[in-house]
Amino acid sequence: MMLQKRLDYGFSGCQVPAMLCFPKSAKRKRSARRKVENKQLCAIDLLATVAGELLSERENCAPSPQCIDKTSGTMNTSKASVNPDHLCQKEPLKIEPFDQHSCNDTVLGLEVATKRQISCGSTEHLHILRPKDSGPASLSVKYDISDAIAQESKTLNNRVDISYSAAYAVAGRCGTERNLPASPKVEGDGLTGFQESENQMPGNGLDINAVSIYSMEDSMDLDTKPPALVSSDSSTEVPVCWNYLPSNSSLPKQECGMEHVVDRDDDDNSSGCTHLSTITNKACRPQCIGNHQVRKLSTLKYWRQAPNILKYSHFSDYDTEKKRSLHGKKIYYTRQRTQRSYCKRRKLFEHCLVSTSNGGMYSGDIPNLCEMGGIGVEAHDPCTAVVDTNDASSSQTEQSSSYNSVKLRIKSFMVPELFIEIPETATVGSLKQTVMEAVTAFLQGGMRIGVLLQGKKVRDDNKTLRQTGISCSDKLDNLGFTLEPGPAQTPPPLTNLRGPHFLCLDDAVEPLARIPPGALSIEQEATDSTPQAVRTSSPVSDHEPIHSPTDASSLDQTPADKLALVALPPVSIEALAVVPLRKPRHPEHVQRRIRRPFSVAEVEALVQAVEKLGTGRWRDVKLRAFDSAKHRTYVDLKDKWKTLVHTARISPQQRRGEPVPQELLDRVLSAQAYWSQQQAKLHAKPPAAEPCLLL
DNA sequence: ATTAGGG
DNA sequence: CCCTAAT
Repeated sequence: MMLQKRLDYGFSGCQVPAMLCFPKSAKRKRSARRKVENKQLCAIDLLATVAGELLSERENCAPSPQCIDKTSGTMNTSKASVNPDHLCQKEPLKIEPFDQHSCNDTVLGLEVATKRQISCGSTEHLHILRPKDSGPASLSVKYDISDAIAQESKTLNNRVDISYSAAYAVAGRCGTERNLPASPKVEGDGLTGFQESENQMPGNGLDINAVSIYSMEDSMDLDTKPPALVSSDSSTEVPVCWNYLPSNSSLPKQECGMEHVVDRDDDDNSSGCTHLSTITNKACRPQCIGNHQVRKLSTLKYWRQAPNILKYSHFSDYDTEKKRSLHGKKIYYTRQRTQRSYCKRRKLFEHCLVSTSNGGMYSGDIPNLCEMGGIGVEAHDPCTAVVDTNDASSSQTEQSSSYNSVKLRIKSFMVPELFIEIPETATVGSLKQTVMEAVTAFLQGGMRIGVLLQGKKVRDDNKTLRQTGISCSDKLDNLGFTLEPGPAQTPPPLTNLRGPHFLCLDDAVEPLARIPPGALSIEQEATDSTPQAVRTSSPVSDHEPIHSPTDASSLDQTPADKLALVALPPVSIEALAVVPLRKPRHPEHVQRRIRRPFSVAEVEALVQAVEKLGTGRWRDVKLRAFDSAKHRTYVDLKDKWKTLVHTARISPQQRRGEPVPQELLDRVLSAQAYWSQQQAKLHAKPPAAEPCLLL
């Protein structure tokens, strides 16, 4: 009666286009910036263009391909000079815009880190660090990206098609695309990130392109150490600062728009701005973004992304801002966590330092990223693959005397199936919002990547590509990548792959992905390995996303979350470091569970069970009514009952959240009274047969 | 592992 | 929801 008729939408997997990120330069390192500027421009322009395009397609944001560096006030000129056509895929954006914070580049001293976000769905930010002189990006870039992805990936239950767009795209633009040498990283531990996943989901479904969803998991893992770059060369130790920290105060106000890529150093609140679209400080802020979720996400992201900041005093402001932005009702997922974690994080951030080995410097320029809209994975004949001679870290080279590069192009990631329940009367906008929330929640726990070879999941992370067969061009055609929610676990440290130069941060594993509150539920495709992923019709059934078992079990492994920072020898041109931006987590500080408000249906089930069983048998209540809802513990039920009783006793005006039908509240009071009385009786007398209320 | 309560 | 204490 009180339940509205709902529509269930299920879409399995979303195609997520790769997104580009704008480079952002550090304010404090102007000189450094200058050095890289030239190179950056190219990339930036391209990126800006792309981004602008993507943005332009988004409903609420007027894209402006430029960002301004607030801090420095300098502009990275990025007039969108690049032809958008080169972008990989401009697919219609069907869902929400990605958050502006997504793209940032940081230039530190000599090092520039270019962050590139790979598709929204992935939620991951990858940092690509290149030696300043490395020249045009090349295959190595791609390789690094893939590598990074692989590293981070665990088992994905869903298939993801990945295309490395950004880097690639830029390269193409620059005309260097094909010329770049590939870095040799193929053998040995080199590719560790592959895991098999058994089933894949069909890729059909809703296309959520360019949705930017970030895992909220929290960036909060404060515990974890911030990512650090280490370079072999001790000569230079540079603290890494990601400029994301938003601080309001210092940000200049700019107009949205239009002209530059933002480079703010410390302050950007938003980030880097990112979204081309907007951009004033204000613009960058959450307000600009249409939905709460997005805002929230963005905020979180910042935190996450701004792992290492040494001298930023903006925290307080930022924090405030963050809270403000998160204040909305709908932002329940992480708010608490965020607030709570704040201090810890801050600490962590402060500690992060990056040292470059070799004293190398990395320029953040993204020299040549060019991505064409290739579809799927592009396989290249190994024989023709370029072996990067430059790159070489001797060790790597030695190990695999003959490395053949594997070129991969990931067009998009397939995200897991989502199930959404929404009233028929809901608006399209709310549907979008719901999807956004679902995706957000879905990603909250982090993302992992799975590799599919000819439809089969490649589980052994330790196998080399060669061993796996991925190096074979014919097989590459059938190579796919999947994204799956859940703690990103990292396979063996990248260190092995990259050699000494490569460092991984030690992060704790992220908590499992949680499901969004409300009626929203996300499920991954069930696989044999993931039995949990079963959908139930019961209101209380657990729609929680399932984590791939494999991953979950291997917590001890290096979490994918760990940020892998790679310091490349300045000299090694090809080496690119791809660093997924994730916040590290410490095991001890466990992420707070996502808030998942009880739906009316759940309340109904709870009330019914309590009426029958009483108020002191929460375990039984759980078993009886919420057995399939794994995310509802008996403690949760007990707590919910407590709140229901409270809710029933207060005036309707004081109630918050989804209104609970009065009828149910009346039953709550009735049952509460009844069982309280029974309990009193029991205390007075020896236990007798248990009475049952109503029934 | 549960239950009860405070936070 | 979390955390604790007491079972």
